[in-house]
Amino acid sequence: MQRQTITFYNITDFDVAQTLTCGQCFRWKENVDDSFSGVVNGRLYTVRAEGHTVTFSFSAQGDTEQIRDFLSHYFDFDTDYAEIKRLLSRHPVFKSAAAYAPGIHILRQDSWETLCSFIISQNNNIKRIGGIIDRLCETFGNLMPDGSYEFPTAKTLSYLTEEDLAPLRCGFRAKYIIDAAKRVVSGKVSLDTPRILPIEEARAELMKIYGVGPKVADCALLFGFGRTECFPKDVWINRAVAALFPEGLPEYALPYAGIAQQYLFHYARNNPQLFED
DNA sequence: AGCCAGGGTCTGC
DNA sequence: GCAGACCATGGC
Repeated sequence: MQRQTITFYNITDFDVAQTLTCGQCFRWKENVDDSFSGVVNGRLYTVRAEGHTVTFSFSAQGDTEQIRDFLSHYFDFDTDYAEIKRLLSRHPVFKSAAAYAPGIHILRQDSWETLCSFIISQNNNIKRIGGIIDRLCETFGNLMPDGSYEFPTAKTLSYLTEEDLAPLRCGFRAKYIIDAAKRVVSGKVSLDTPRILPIEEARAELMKIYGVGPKVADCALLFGFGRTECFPKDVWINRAVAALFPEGLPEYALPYAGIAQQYLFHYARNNPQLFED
């Protein structure tokens, strides 16, 4: 099949590898030539960056302008990360953390996929999460013309039983996935209102799901619902906050707490010796 | 080999 | 409200 490319110029404060390996997404894989390939929005894309130029390639099909808009939105190219880093850098810890991975963007991912992915993430490691999600897509997702598999819809998963999910080898999380799918399909949990509700109500909406607690809800809200004020607390972040922010986060950082959290998470996970004991 | 992983639920104080 | 057991599986 013929291939097509879309190029963005003058993209600063963005690094493909930092953005796609910082633990916020699970379907992008690094290729041998430093590019990344992943399935998003029903298409397999390959992305590579040279300097401030970012190029996407994919099988030719669909409206180019529409795809361009989607990619720009997904990678959050319109947000001024330089300004956010300047703001956060008033605190020396954020200054160091942001300098460690200055090219991280918070992806604007699909809400259902993100919710489901972070249900799978609980008490799990990033490598295995990716494997389970790959099997989930290959087993229950639609096969696209370019050979990739879409993330399965909530409707598809709502018809399944725990036994049906056995090939995923996702353990105790199977019943959580099914509960989430059923509640979303029935409308008992909305995937629209968490974008606009006051943040505590948005969390409560997602926590109606069996197996969704504060951490999974916050990750879903931050990475899948555009709520950058969320500050998901996992074991790494708890370690880092205890050591570096014993008095809590500074007030001015709160609107961008989620972005600050991503810098910190990446920093802590790659420098574990800083937080031992 | 054994501890740990981008946690949550359930039970018992 | 809070601590502790328990949950499946596999990465390292």
